[in-house]
Amino acid sequence: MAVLGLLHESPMHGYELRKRLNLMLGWGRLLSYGSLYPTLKKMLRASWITEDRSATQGAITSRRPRIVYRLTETGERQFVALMSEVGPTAWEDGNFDIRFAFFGRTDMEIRLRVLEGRRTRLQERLEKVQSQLSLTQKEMDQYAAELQRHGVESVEREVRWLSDLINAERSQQAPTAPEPAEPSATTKTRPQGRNG
Amino acid sequence: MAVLGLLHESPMHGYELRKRLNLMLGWGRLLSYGSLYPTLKKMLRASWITEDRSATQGAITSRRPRIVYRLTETGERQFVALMSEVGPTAWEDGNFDIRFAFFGRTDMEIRLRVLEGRRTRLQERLEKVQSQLSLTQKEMDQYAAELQRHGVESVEREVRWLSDLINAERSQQAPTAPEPAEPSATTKTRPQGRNG
DNA sequence: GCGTGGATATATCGTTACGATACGTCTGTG
DNA sequence: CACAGACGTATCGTAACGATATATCCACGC
Repeated sequence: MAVLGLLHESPMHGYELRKRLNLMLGWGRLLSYGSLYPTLKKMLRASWITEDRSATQGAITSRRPRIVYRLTETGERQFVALMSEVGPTAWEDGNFDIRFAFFGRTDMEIRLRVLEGRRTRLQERLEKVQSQLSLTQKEMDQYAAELQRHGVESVEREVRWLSDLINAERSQQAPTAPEPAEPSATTKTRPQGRNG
Repeated sequence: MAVLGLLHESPMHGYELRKRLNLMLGWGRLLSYGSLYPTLKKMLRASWITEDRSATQGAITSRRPRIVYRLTETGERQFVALMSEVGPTAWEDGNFDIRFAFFGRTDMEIRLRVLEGRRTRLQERLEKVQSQLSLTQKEMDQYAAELQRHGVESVEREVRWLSDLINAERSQQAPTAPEPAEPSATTKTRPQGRNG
């Protein structure tokens, strides 16, 4: 999905795919060559993308050979299909981030459902841990307990973040009018995009 | 290391090892059987642990067969050696948590070095991203940018957490005054280990 | 005395994905 | 011109995951 999403923006070669991905998700998960190239091969075989070895985009300079990958129509349909899936695959730990990064190409209805699914998932986890917490803390030493506490706090913060995002989406949903040119929309609650 | 650490507390069978580990680290990383049992086999071969199939600890009741794993002296030495290692293996993403959870069995000097190493690691990452941030945010859409922002915020929070812990360790180490160690030096610094 | 469901418990299998690295090219710097 | 370091494609060995097979124990209602 990550590869499809990036190629959906524009054609690109492998090395750049990796760079873009790694600064997109940055901390923690990173896409290694050991998964990138096999993935590209699979997608080629499935005709979701095409290879382009000429790269004559610029003009001259006999640039060193690089393979530019481009999304086919099949691939584009795949991407759209993947992005409209709601379900565990959308909000599990390893998937949510990349899904969120491409929210710009999804309907708001889908966005809301994914955000809420993710939030519910985290809340379930919180409940589960907090029910065990009283039992376990007695036989845990100080450091293990502190690790627990910090973990819970992080997840709680994550839940609040999701709630803010959900509210922002909802308040956007209500006014279904084309945006007037007036600057009266000062305190609008859009997802604090750095409206650059 | 996680397995050694738990068996260091008390002998245990596989299923319980897994349970303990998963509520210790809980969110995110969890130990699957597919890595637990091969690991136990490897440790058996290396004589770090022994199998005990009788489990006659209680008394009667012909409990169903369960294999209790017990640390050997070799294994204990291994654990101590692992815990006194400082270096990237101690503060990388996947290792730090488990390392921290067993801080109770480590010298404060080691603890401080691991905490500081971890903090430095995160700060490096922050700098790297923030240097790219001005460049990248212009061509990122709103959601990708928000993901970045949230990521940075989380790491900053993590750094503050580490700093607090470091200060706590330091204030334990140096009571600001060169107070003569008049009372018995026994049973001090340990932060109230389990069961005290 | 029987069946059902769920927790306990050990173990393996197929696949994915990672980390390291090989191999080559281009670009800037002293 | 030499050299270091970024760029770029690609594979290999292995660690770890998720799913599942197998089996026992126990509480429950009936």
